[in-house]
Amino acid sequence: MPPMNRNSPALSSDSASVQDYVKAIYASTEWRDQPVTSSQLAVRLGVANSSVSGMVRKLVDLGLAVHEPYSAIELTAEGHRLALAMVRRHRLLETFLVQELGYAWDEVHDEAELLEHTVSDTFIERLANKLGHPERDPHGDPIPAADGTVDVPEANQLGRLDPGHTGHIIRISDANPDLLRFLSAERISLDSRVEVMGHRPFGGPLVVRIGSAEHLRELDLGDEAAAALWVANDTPHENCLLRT
Amino acid sequence: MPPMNRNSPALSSDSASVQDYVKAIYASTEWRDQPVTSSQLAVRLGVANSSVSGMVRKLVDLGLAVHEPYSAIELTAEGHRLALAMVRRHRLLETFLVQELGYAWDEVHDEAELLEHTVSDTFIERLANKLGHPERDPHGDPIPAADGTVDVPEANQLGRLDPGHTGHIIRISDANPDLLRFLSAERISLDSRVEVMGHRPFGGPLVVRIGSAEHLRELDLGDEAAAALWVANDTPHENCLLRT
DNA sequence: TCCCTTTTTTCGGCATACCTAAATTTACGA
DNA sequence: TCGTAAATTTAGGTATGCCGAAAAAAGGGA
Ligand SMILES: [Mn+2]
Ligand SMILES: [Mn+2]
Ligand SMILES: [Mn+2]
Ligand SMILES: [Mn+2]
Repeated sequence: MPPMNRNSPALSSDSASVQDYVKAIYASTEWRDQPVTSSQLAVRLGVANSSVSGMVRKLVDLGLAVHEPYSAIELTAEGHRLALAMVRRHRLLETFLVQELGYAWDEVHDEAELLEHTVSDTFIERLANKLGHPERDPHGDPIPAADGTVDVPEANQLGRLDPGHTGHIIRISDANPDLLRFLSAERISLDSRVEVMGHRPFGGPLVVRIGSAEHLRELDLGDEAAAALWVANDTPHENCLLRT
Repeated sequence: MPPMNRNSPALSSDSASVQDYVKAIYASTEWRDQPVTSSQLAVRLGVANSSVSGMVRKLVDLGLAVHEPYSAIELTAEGHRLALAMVRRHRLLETFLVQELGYAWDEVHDEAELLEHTVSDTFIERLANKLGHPERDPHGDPIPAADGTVDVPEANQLGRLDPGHTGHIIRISDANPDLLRFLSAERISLDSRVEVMGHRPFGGPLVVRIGSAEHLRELDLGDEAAAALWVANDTPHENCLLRT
């Protein structure tokens, strides 16, 4: 009989590792739609494959994940709740570090990765209050509300857009701090306007036009940079109807 | 041959447990002058005696403590440095929670006890900066400077003063949150003026006069409360010379 | 000086979360 | 369909830090 014994608090009582695994499972489907495999998790978490096997068994026992041996790993409703709670913590903490302590956006991820497991629910809610309940973190990632609702905006990786496409950057992957520093140096930031010009020949970099009006400039971006930048379409969609 | 291999960073690379043990050894002599015993440490840390024996061996191996079997435990210079670094972290974090996040002074200890192990040196120094380099925490405990210097003020427990003594409260032990709430309710806080009246007969509570001028009032304090309040003498001493 | 109580240490175990190496299962191309 | 390479799981082992029980040391009173 399964261990139906998780009384809802969701967060407390789970180890930092359990929290990180659940968060990693969630993160791997936040901007894509394929369930994550064991070895993908291992890479993301920097552990051996065998460690993932062991921990996934534990997550299943805890009622946080579902997993048929040799197949992909998914979260239960309970696991999803825990993941969103952790993501909320992480992103609020990053926002705090930037807004209140003067961190640069490439410095906050690692600090938040540890703090997210340590602060209390009270801390997080008081922090959210002080910060004015922000809706996205310094990298544009949406911050789930306390009740577990999130709105993940529609967006595509810059590298996957066709020439001619225009939009603005609504998210920048914070996976690589060096890349974030590069982007800062190039004055690319959240909400920058972009237009895709096309690739330079023979597998060359992507040429984009960044900025608007008199600050507009052209720039070559490597694959990694183009994949880290997520662009929302400028064309109106259901949330933004044109009125005559 | 002893493991002389600690390269000075002092802090990083020590586990949270090591940090807490070292801090506990330091704390037990901050306001008294007797070295701590194994079983006292066990009580303070809430672990079994055998756990202390094991960890003390490890502290000795790390060069953080000195210990002859069956005798008291003391810190090395290195251990003392680590302890002060941890105490600085703890007290800055408590100050932050009260000043920036609106915590009450009875809520901060447990949160700081965890956070102190998780935040980075960078975090602590940026926090100290934001807070304006406070010299004492919400309970009056002195905050060591980044260079490891501390000034522990001269003070006595209220319960040990003779009748007629006057002074002001410069420190309130934060060991018992319930006591802190009681003191708040009685409007006793840091810097309150006190005058010792004497004990009620037959081992009764201590009678003190609290406050100054028109807010002056008389109060009965139990032993635990009287021991938690530390009073600095009103009489001038070397740091506070009278000028004609 | 010699018990006998108290304190402290040692010993064997447990839980977590890793690892490497050896099975096992899956999936794809011949 | 078969065989092999890749992905995954299992097995066995390490490091921490905790526990209870048993052994050893200390020390105070008779
Ligand atoms: Mn984390
Ligand atoms: Mn982020
Ligand atoms: Mn602590
Ligand atoms: Mn304090």
